[in-house]
Amino acid sequence: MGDTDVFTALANPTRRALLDLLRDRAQPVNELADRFAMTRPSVSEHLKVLRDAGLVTTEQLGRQRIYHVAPQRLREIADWLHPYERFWRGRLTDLRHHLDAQEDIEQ
Amino acid sequence: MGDTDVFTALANPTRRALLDLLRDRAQPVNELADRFAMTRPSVSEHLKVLRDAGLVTTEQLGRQRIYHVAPQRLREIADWLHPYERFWRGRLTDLRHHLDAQEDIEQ
DNA sequence: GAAATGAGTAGGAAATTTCCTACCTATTAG
DNA sequence: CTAATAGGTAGGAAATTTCCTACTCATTTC
Repeated sequence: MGDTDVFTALANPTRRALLDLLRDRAQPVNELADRFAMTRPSVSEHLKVLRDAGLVTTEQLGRQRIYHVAPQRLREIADWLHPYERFWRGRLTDLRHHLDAQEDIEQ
Repeated sequence: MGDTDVFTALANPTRRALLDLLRDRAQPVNELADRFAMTRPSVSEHLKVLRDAGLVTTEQLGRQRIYHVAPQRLREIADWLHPYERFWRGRLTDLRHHLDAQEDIEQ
């Protein structure tokens, strides 16, 4: 119960695939479950983890429950990643950092 | 046991903290272990996971083993994250995408 | 009303993770 | 050579994850 860490939620490939599907469009559980080689209850549990991490929201529509991607919290990942960018970015990095206006003095 | 998935490696807060320490500067195991409320063998095991994920490299220096951050593979995370950026980015997004496109052309 | 559909929960087995203490090897210091 | 230091490995306990089947409840259809 309670909220799950976003990194933990993303550690599972099924959950990443669920988010990728929902990025395309909001979908009910059965439609999502059809795409995986596991039972619907198992998919349901993965969706619960995503819900607990705040990465999806639901909308009740008759007897269907439509899942929507809610990726604001993915920003936590992006923010954690940001200081590492300089390790793989090229020479346009400096301009980008000025745009972001949030990089420490380096190099 | 071969290579670990990068998302899995990052799922643990101790391992993320280890990377953050190594981002500051390369360090031997004991210096890293001193920063955590767990035994050195446990830290050693976390370092092994990071090694298996290709996120750190080691350099033998006398009886010390210096760990270096090797964050190229973090790009897998950044790449997975990229399609979600539009959900939280503002109007600078278009310029940034333009920069990315230019970068791709130059390389 | 009864049957079917959509989806969550319960309980549990198997696998994996995380941490420990104890031990081992390699290198350096005295 | 002996002792100390640096750090990995072995084995195991406890917790967590991942998947299952069986069941429940709510809504819709007939």
